[in-house]
This record gives sequence, C-alpha cells and structure tokens, in this order.
Amino acid sequence: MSRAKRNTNGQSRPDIHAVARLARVSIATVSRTINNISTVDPRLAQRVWKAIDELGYSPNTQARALVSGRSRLLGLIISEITNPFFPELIQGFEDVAVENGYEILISSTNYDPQRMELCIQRMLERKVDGVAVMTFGIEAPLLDRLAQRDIPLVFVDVSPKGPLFSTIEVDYFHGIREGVQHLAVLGHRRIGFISGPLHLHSALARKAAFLRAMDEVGLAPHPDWLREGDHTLEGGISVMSQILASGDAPTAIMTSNDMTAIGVLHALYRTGARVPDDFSVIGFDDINFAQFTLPPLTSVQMSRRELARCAVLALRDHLDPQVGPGRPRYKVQTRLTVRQSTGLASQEPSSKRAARSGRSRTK
Amino acid sequence: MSRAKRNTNGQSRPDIHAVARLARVSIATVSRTINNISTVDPRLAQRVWKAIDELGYSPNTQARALVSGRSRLLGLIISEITNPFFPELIQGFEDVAVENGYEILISSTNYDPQRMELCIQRMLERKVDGVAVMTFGIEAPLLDRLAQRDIPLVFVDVSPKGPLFSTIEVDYFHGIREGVQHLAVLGHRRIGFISGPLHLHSALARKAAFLRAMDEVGLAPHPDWLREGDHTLEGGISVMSQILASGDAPTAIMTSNDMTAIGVLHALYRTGARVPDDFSVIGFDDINFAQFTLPPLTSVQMSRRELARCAVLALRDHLDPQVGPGRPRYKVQTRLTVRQSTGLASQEPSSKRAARSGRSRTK
DNA sequence: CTGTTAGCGCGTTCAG
DNA sequence: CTGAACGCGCTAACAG
Repeated sequence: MSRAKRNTNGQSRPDIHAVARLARVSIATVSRTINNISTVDPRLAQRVWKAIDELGYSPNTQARALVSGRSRLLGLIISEITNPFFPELIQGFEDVAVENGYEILISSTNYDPQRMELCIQRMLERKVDGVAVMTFGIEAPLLDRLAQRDIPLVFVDVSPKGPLFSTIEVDYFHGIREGVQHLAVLGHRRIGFISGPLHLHSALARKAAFLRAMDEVGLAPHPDWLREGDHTLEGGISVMSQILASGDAPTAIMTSNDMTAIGVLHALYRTGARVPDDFSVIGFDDINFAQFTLPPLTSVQMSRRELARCAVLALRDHLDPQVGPGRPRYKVQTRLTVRQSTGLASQEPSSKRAARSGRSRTK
Repeated sequence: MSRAKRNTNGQSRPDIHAVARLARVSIATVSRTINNISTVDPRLAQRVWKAIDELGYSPNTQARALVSGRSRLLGLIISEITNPFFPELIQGFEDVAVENGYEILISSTNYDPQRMELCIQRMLERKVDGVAVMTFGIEAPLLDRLAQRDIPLVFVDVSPKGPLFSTIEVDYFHGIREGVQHLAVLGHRRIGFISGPLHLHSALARKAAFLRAMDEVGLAPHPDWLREGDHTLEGGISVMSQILASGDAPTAIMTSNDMTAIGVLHALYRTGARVPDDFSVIGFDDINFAQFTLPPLTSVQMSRRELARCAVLALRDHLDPQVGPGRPRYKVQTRLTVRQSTGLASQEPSSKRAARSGRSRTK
C-alpha cells in the first residue's frame, strides 16, 4: 500500500513484486525464472510466466545492470559511418548482437585518435560489457592504454596481447589472388596496384597480398604501377592520372579499396578511355555501391556481415563462455566478385591506346 | 571497511562515497555539485570538483538512471542503414545527441512494420527517454499504438496528435522548385518526373512539389513522363527504359531520390545517350555518392544533419524544457546542388536523338 | 528447491 | 545550506 504502483493513467510498468504477488511466490523465484535458473519447480515457473504475461512485465534493464554489473551493451567503434564500408558492418553487428541479447552503442572516430578515446570513455561510462574496435588502424599508444582496461576488446588484424583481447584475422590474400588470377586469365600481364595509406596495417597487408599473388603467376609489376593512394575518390583520380601521364600505362589496375577504384574509373572516363575495353579495374571491399558504378565494379569482397559476426562472437565468448565453445581464432575470408569492369586485355600497345583515347568521346 | 573499494588490481571505479570522503562532505553534497544545483556553497563545490578530479570519478550511469528514471538514452529508428541516405542522418543525430549529453540507440526496420515494433519494444525496455522515428513512412495502426506510450516521439512529415509528439516538416517544394527552374533556364521544356512509391507521404509530397513548380513556370508535363518508381536503382532503370521506349522522350528527368536517378543514368548509358549532352538528370536527397557518379549528379539536397539536429532538439525540448526555448515547429529546407548531370537542352527532336544514340559509343 | 535479506550506486526527501 | 536515511528494481548470498 505504501508505494503506488500505478500512475494516474492506470498504466504503469509492473515490477518484480507485482509478478511475485500475482504468482504467489517470492521475488527471488521470479528472478530465477526469468534468468532460466534450472532449479525452479516447473509448476511455480509456470505460474510465474503466466503472471508475467498477464501483467505485461518486462524486467528493468537498468536495475538488472546495476546489480549484476553487466549491462548487455556492446560498443562498436568505426572510423566513419558515412564511409560506405561501415553501414553493412553495423547492420551485421546489430543483428548478431540482438540475437545474443545485446544492444549496441556506436561511435565513429572520424580517424581522430583523440575522438576515439572520447568514444571509449563514453562507452565505459555507459558500462558496456565489451567493445569492438573496427577501425582498421589504431595508434599504438592508444592500443596500449586500452590494454589497461579490464574489459573485453576485439580488433581487426592487430591487437595487444592479453586474455581479454581477440583479433579477427582477415585473409586478404585469398580474394586478391583470385583477382590477380582473374586478370591473368583475361590476358593481362601489365597490372598495377594502387594501395591505401601504407601506415595502415590493412593497406600494407593488401599490397603484400597483391605482390605475392603476382609473383605466383610469374608477373613482376612495374614500379611505376605500384603507387600509394589514400583510399579516397580524389586520391584514386590523382594517382591514376599520374600513372596515365607516365606514358607507359598498364592494362589493368587493382586497388586497395573501392573508393580508389571509383576514382580510377573517373580518371579513365575523363581521358575517354573505356572500361573494360581499354582498361580493367578491380576494387576492394565490394561496397554496396560497387554494383551501381558505370560499369559495375569487379571487386574483392570482404564480408562485413561475417566480420561483424566474428566480432560479436569473440566478445560473447568472453562474456558468456557457456554459450559458445570459444574458438581460439576468428578468421574472415575475402573473395572476388566479378562484374563488368574487367575484360580481355587490349592487344594494342599502350601508347597507341593512349593517343586514340585522347578526347575521342567528347566530340 | 566493510565493502572493499579496490579490486586486486588496485584499480577500481571510485564511487560517490569516495569522493565525499576525500572532499570531507556528504554524498548528498557531491550529488548536488555534480548536478549543478546552485545552492551548494562554492567552497565546498570547489573541494568536491577537486576530489572528483583526483580520483578520476565519473558517476555510474546505471545507478543514476535507476533512481532518476531518466536514462539519457535516445532511440533512433531508421529504415535501413545500408541505404546511403541514413548514415549522415545518424552521424548528425549522434553529434547533436552527444553535445546534449545523450547517448543513442539505433535500429533499422528494413521497411518491416513488425520489426519496427520490436525495435521500439527493445528501446522501451532499455528505458530510452525519447525516440526519433525517421523512416519516412509508417503504418497508421502502428502510429496509433505508439501514441499510447507516454514517451516523447518525433516524426518526419506526419505524426499522431499529442503533447508528447513533434513533427519535422520538410520543405520539399523549395529545392524542387529550384531544380525545375534550373532546368527551365537551361532551355528544357520537356521535363519528366519519376516518383517514389506513392503510398509514402514523402514521395507524394515530392511529386506534388514538382507539379506545382512546373505549373509555376508554365509547363505541363506529358503524362507519359510522369511515372511511379520505387526508389531503387532497378526501378530507375526500368522506368527510364519505359520512358525511352515510349518514343517521345523528354529532355530532362527529375527523380524522387538519387537511387532512381542513378538508375536513369544507367539506362541512358546502356542506350548510349550522353549526360548532360542528350539528357539532363536531377536526383533528390543528394546522398554522398551523388558526387561520385558519372557524371556527378545534380541533386536536390535535404540536409540530413539539419534533420537530425531538429529531431534531437525536438526531443530535448520535451526532456529538458529549461535548456532550449522549445520551438513550436521544426522545419527543414531543401536546396539544389548543381553538378554535371544537367546542361543545356538539346535542340534536336528527340526521335533523331534516340536514333543517333543507338549503340554509337560501343564501337 | 524456496524465501528472506542485503546491498548495487545514486538522487531525493527530510531534519537540522 | 548540509547530511542522514530511504528506496529505485533487481540479483546473489544465505538460511530454511
């Protein structure tokens, strides 16, 4: 009688006491029932579930978190949500997290290490149970500071040593090799590669994979065709223009991400060169938009959903060890998606091709 | 002594008691200081802040939420995160929310009303303080059920009546008129419009705005050039193909969203028609990718950041009435962004143009 | 197997 | 203006 459980509306979230009263059991039994503790008498459990149903009861997450110390909240840190790579990752992360009873908190760092710290700070204040750092590149000092926190963390490619940390390993080589072989089969022998910023581990790994795959098919790329880009459209345009200006152009280009590849497409379009007739182009990431470019872009796909799934499972293995077996390693594959930006190698020498393509299409 | 405040690590989040002890005040004073209650003696407040700083204390969000009934969590419901329209909206929402001391919970409905209910359900269980429903279209029955909840809600274009609900009104007309006028100035008189699904309020509003703007400049669109699309690339391709096949083609097309416009670009590319030489195309939304299409797409922009800002402020006005003045209405503008997909109207009759464009470019 | 009890960390009455 | 005490809704010991 002392505390009124219904507001003026007659509406009110019933609490655990209300359920207990209606089911004629103690609140402890209700709690156990909710949490699937197996030692509850089935008959009582039955009554409890019935009461819960009748009252429309749902447990108060806040209270639960406060007392148990576990919020069932997972943090997800990405570089930039407007980068088309990430939304699918987020979607996958959300799906798998919700499946496992977690809610997610997202933050973007915008490539700013300081902002990353703020993100993590905010997440810790919200008492997240674990954080996935999916930024593909993180400053070493920050990594070290993170390692101090006693909270499960999962990274891509690299992570600090520690029992609470997991790494998702991406097999860049597999898909990139498929790309190189695809080009080789089409008759390309002059293949260039525009990398990402080489201070990023992921960019380095992609370039290394390319070189290894080239070597495997007995091709040695010309140094002029091995350039560093910056993973942006503008970078792609500018680097591709340099390659074209260097006189001796390749017949195919692979890139470290799709934005760069789209830049390449733009640079080629400007000179009037035709894709895939004059040049073949292969991107990396296979962002959603790759299917919408002109022509649709052949690209090496790294499954964002798989990446996301791995990340959630890695965290879950730390948090709910009983649920999953806890794999020691988390691996993600890459594979080639062939669309229309790749075709048979042109047989003309590149000099002629360059001359003809002049501004041939603009009038 | 009874409760140990430090774990084995020596690390431990200090609690309010620790601060109170160090500052030689009571926990109540600490609480008041944190919450900026003005009745605290400045000297004491000083000591408290110092103690907080020394201990690196930060209040426990869970506990705070439990006792105050306010989580400082905002829900954001969108249609589909992989739809390029939404990421920027999310970014803006996050920024403004964080500025105002809120964290956000995001969910996508994937255009599934049932999923929307689940989303809201989950959010309510997490005790969000308010929800922004930014899906551009919501089933009427769901809207009604939402209206029962006593929680602030904000919608785009339409919303139920009620003191807790706000609507963000988008001025579709302004930008669309700019688009029509832009085309008119370029000499276009044969202008078509591909709408979105007409059961969506936002799609209807855009079409109405187009018709009104056309009327204003004294143009009457041919019924064949007024078609219903579905806001997808494929829809754009298919509808544009129909328009081209109908024999008498317009010289310019406006669309209800950018994906449709990109579909139009693809359809034109396939027939060999050139943009903007033969056709002008204007999109709507001005998604990020609009600047990366070939050619870059002229588009009517609706600022996602502004939309997001409005949404957060609308909720905040309900939640922290003292902070902002609480505007009665929330409005968002649209404006034209001119890029390279629009140009002077071609002077040739469309039949000749269609003939010439055959497959002229593929050999 | 069940019920009782003691907090989780904090905001918020009330006396002083 | 300050501090002691209570309780938010729930879980986890413990005693029965």
